Amino acid sequence: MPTLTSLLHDRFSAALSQAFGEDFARRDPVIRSSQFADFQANLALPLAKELGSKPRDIAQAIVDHLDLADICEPPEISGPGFINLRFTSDFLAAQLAEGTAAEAEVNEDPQRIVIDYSAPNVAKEMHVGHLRTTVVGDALARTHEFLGNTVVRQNHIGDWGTPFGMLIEHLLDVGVDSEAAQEVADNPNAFYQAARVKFDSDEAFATRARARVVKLQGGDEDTLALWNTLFGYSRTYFNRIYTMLDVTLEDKDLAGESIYNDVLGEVCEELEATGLARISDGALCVFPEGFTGREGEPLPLIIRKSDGGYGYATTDLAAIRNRARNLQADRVLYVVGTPQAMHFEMVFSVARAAGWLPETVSAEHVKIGNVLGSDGKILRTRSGAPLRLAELLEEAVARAKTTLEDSTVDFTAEEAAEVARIVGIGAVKYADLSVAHDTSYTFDLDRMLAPIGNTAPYLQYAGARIRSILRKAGAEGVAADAHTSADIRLGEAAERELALAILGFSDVLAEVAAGSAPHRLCTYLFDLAQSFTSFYEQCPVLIAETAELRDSRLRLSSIVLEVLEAGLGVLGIRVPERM
RNA sequence: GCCCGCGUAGCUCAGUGGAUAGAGCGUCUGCCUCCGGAGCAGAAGGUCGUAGGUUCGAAUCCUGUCGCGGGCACCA
Repeated sequence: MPTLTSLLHDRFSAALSQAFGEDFARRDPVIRSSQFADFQANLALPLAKELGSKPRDIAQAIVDHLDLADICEPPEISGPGFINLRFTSDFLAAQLAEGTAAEAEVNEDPQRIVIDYSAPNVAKEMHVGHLRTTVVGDALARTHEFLGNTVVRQNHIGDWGTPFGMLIEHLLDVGVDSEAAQEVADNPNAFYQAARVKFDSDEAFATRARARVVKLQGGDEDTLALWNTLFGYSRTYFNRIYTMLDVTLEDKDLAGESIYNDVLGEVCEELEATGLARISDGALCVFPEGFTGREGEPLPLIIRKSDGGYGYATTDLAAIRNRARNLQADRVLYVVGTPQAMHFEMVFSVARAAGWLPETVSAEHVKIGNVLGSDGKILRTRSGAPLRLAELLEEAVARAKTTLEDSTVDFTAEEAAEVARIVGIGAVKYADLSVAHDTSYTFDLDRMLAPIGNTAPYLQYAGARIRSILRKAGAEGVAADAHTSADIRLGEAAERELALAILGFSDVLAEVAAGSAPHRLCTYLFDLAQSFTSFYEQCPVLIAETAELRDSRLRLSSIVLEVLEAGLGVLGIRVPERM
């Protein structure tokens, strides 16, 4: 179904062209929801200067040409020239009756969206730093798919480079099939730390490790086999975390640094051939315009180190080239930490200069802010180590289980465990998603799991409660779903508010996709849930005065449930049957 | 030193150049013979860091300044 704002835009375009001529038809009027009306259009003031007449006269001229009688009450002009719009209840009811409130608008121009997110390192622990990129990236992927775009997930894992010399040598030392090695699939920290300690303290080991890197990059078969062993263990580990997190990443999405190994030389040659790259202090560098370093000197993007090795800049250039050229991206989203902002600006700039990133393809850094502890510093354990993600998730589920003990529902042990998982994980994900992705936020399990406030449990509870009502209706033999033929009546203010909230869904989804801003969807869903509980408080459903009213309200309730589930689903959060 | 970001209610955070800056938590006041009170209705709480500027209009744009965070050549 068309979004409410796109509907209004069309009507305004027509009115503008009638009132002021064709040139004004494509003016993008600012139309937004407002405390003074359902929607408010503000175009009289911006046009006043251009047309040389008074804002209120312009507003009046627009209103005179507006054809909204079928959907709105007569528009009112207020303030310096705002046009206030209020939909008729009949229109809102008719829109709801279409039964497509929880669906996206038909996508006439689907795009290919490449999303780079999660990116953990092989043989290394995933910590809270990986949480937000994984959760936000996954929400964006689901959102775009929901909207009918094609999504290509790219898990740019750290599976190549200098650490692998040390890791492979350590693997040989402990034994390929040893318990210590297999621990990489479960709790990789110990393995990585042990390798690190040896590398830092044992000169002979360090020498072996460096030699091993050369072998790896040279494609030595035995070395590749060992590398593959580590990779396999890690894949098991990643998948365990992804399953626990209920994230859509699969093996086919793995596109680590290693896959670009073969083309790194070519990338450098091409940049050198086009004159973009030159040798500086022994390293092959590109100096994109507008970047300066400590002393004001041009800042390089080093694409080949003075020792002949390649760094992550080269890999990222190879990746962006691949994403535009082979993956056919219209948009590439890099869901990566804020500290890398300059790096990506440089990579994008070089890729454009090299012609690898056409003007028609956008590359966007979806900056992910830090997760902070209650002390305002980056979240760490008491001993100062980064917090293990697995541990944190287990803790969230355990606490969710405790809060579920207050539930009025009699769960079996099995149900309780399942619901605790849905609620605990949902709470953590929602907390990550509900603040703007580029600001840092304070991690607080108690707040995330609170049954009140803008939290997953509050929304899940609202959903579970609607299900309970619908179950009860079903038990009484009353048809109760979003697609019954029951007339929708919006007589009460709370019903009208709820209808309006429901119909805002597709507008919000478009905003989320355009601005890579899942937190807007969170705000929306919270608002929807509040509108529902308010409605529920004021409007008896099952015990409504008449059967017609009951059926209308049941249908309204089930539409809310559909939207709630669709919205939370797009965020990667499930609604339990009961809680 | 230079560059980027941030500074909004006691706390955590929204806020797309537009009217009287909004939520949630916490605090306070009401509401349980009523479909799930894990709720609802309401109140108090703000010189939007600060000083200027642009604009009919600024939390939003520009400049200075203070504070915090991040980045700045072979780690990723």
